[in-house]
Amino acid sequence: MENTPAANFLQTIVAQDLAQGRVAQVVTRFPPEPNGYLHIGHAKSISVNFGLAETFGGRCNLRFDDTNPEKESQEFIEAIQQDVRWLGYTWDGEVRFASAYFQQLYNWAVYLVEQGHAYVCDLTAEQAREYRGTLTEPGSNSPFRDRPVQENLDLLAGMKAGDFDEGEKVLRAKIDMAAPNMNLRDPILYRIRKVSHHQTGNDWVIYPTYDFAHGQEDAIEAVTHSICTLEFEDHRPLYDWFIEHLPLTSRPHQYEFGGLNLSYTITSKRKLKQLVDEGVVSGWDDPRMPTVSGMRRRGYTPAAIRKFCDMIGTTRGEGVVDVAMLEFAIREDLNENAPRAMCVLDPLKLVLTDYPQGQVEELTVPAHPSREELGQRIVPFTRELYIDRDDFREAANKKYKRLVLGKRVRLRNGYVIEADEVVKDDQDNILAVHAHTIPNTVGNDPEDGIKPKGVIHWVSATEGVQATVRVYDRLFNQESPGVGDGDFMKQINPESLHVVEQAWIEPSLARAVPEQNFQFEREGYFVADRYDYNAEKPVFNKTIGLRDTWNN
RNA sequence: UGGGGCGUCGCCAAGCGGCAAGGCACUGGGUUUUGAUCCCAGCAUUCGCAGGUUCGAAUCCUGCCGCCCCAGCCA
Repeated sequence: MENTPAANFLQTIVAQDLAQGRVAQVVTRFPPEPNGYLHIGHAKSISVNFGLAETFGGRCNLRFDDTNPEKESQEFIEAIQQDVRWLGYTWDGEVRFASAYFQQLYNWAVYLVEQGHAYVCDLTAEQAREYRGTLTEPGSNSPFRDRPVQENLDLLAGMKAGDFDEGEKVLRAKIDMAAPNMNLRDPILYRIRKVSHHQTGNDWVIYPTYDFAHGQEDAIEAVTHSICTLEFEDHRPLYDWFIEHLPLTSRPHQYEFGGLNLSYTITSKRKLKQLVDEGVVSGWDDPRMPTVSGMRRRGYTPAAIRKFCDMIGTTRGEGVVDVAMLEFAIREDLNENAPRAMCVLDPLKLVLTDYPQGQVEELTVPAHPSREELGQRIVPFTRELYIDRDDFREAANKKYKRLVLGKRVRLRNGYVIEADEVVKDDQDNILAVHAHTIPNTVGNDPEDGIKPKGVIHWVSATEGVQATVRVYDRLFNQESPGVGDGDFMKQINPESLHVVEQAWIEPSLARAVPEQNFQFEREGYFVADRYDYNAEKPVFNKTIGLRDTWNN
């Protein structure tokens, strides 16, 4: 398919601004708050912001919007940077911090007070809520609204100096308590928080709110297009209000797009944090998490994630994207690029009674069925093998294309064999299958013209290596976890992780590198675990199964 | 019942007055030493609904209906 996707609405805006000379170069920014790990929804935002800069030859900053020290930490700052880099993006210059602008922001607050546009308010949080009115009723003015400028200046200085307790006073903009847009009802600019900040230590006891900080941060960095999600749309008039009332030299504009919702997935930092805190998953980078680091560990590739973001488009709609699209994106990438190998997850012993004991035939097989340049690998073939329990039946109908007693099957890249007898214990459990090879069938069809109906994968029981394979499934059973009736914590899929300790892998897989992706033929895509894999104890994570159109 | 948004195939999404792109999913068929990949074909006489304007409307107008966001000293 010729990929010339139509321009999305943001690209249209930027192209126009550039064409009309409104801006000389597009400058965007990705502004996470360091209070959690990045998830797939952030990946879309990253793709939108960095992508816009990339497309139009501009720049994109990485800026930590760290105005609320209580929830933030250095750990998140580091993880976020690593994730952005891993996704393949390079931010312009150094990492930025909102906290680096605290003094400037404070100076602007003083300016607003001097201009009569802001005042110190003594209302408690509860009182402020009452004065704010409701969605349908206007609010009423705070009794402190008309304090003289000098008094406000003194009080603000006192707030900064630590003269007051948390919650005792706030600085508010003087706008309009009757505004239909709640954000304009004298919004809070500064609140007192006597906690140390991960970047500024104990320099400050007052911290600016998002509304008072974000637009000005953009202006300081000369951001031209400040892109955020739909829920901030109501904040735009306030964003503009600050920019118009402050002595700024740069004029950023805010644009909103619909954030990503994914079926069977949670994209809420708060809820993801709960999964981590309550031990439902092993951490933010658990392979079942929709975090960037979780997907990385699961075996997703940056290319697949970026492709996915391109596929879903950027609009002002807020729908739910089918997780099948994400799965398509990773399968597409891995099908093209992952080397093939064989791994038996549920071993059943297969003895080739006509094959010499102790003989090892080193089969040279391609690493990829259609990409010769990916090279070859050696797979040892021996008398005793393992095949998957699911690939053998004593009897079956013609739809079953695997090994059946008295019938033939092709051992992938090896011989065609014919099953002769089944060995059982006294409980009727199948212990092993005895079979014999059809001569001269490596690379050839049987000379008698009787072709096998199917192909199954296998690993030498004597030359193969044992491995641990972690088989993952979706974390939630509900298509929209937590909506409607549901508590998302009660919709967790109990089968989301199945650890296979006794899998058998072909020897070449014991020489993999952490984070190397493979297709285990007929099973799916797997990755050598980023942390736990080593040659002595190989550990693989299942990324995603092969597409399976065989319903039975 | 205040304000701000959004409604095109099961999902995502083009389209912006000239007669419904594309992708995912799904369904047939072909190739195949992965029931994978690949290939080919099918899949909205209709654009939330109802009126109106026009030779002509998903696109313009009017009125309804539905869904989402906002009453944190979170972002």
